[in-house]
Amino acid sequence: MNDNHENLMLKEAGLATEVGFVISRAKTQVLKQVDHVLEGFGFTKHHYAVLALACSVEAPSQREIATYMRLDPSRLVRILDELEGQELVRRERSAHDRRTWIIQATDSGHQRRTEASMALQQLNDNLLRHLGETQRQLLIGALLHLAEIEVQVEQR
Amino acid sequence: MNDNHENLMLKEAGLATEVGFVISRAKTQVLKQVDHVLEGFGFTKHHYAVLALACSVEAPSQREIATYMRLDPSRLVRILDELEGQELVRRERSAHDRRTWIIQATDSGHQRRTEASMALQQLNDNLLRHLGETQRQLLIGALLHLAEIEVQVEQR
DNA sequence: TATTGTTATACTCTATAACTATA
DNA sequence: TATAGTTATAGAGTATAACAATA
Repeated sequence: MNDNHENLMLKEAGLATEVGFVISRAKTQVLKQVDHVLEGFGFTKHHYAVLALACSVEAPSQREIATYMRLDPSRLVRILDELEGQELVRRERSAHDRRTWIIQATDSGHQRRTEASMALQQLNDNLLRHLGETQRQLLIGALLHLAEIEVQVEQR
Repeated sequence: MNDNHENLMLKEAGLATEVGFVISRAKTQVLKQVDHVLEGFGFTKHHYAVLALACSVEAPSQREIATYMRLDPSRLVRILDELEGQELVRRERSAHDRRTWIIQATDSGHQRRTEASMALQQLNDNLLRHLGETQRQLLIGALLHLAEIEVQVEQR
């Protein structure tokens, strides 16, 4: 197929070794598949990430979710409205500060999150199927580093 | 720092091992730096990639550039107008088909591309400084695979 | 005075439709 | 009829400004 010619052009132009170009296109391709998987659950990637955070033991406020997701607080409003409309999360007034809403996943929220999470895990496995376990960890580790997310990794 | 709490939340929510989430944020952070570097040359990432393709030995048509870059042909028009305005590329009528323009980099186009390319290479080295040579190749290879760009493999 | 959540609005990026000139 | 390039426009995604309630 003609794909090969295209790829040779990208290589010849030096773009195939440029991190910015390669990570951009990889992100586009991966997100296409993520979007497709989450569509099956009536989610966008934003809905999913917000729901995942709402499922945390330490339920976050809207402000915290917006910060964690680098999302403008005003954008979060509609996302939460939609999740709340499906009764997947609840807004609950903070006991300490009556300006802030604490976002809690409902039971069905937890359930839907688990289902979506398993589907995404399957996609992950498929995307990385050509890599060994060590290589997977290296890839994720390198991406986390580029993303400036440094989590204390305790592997054993 | 509070960053640590944020990162722990992302990990706790399972997002720190989700390829889609991690690659999205990595892309955002990397592109911020790429944009900043290219700004110094009066470029956007699109200008740079188009110029790089125009520098290829086999000068591409607009249609080809649009295809290679997954860019709508209508968007390419302005990008080329701007590059041509700076006399970095020229539109030349194809000898075979008078509908198509062949995009050729000018001498100063080649020069500016080389300069920008070196600056990006430096950024690449800095971004990947914590990785050994083998690990770098694995990372780039994995990203190319996710990007569905298979260059080094010629199977038949 | 500053902050949380909200609404309305503006801006940017991208996709779509229609046009011209060639094939 | 179909295609390359162009223009104008519409849409999605995102950012900005102003507001009410609370601190």
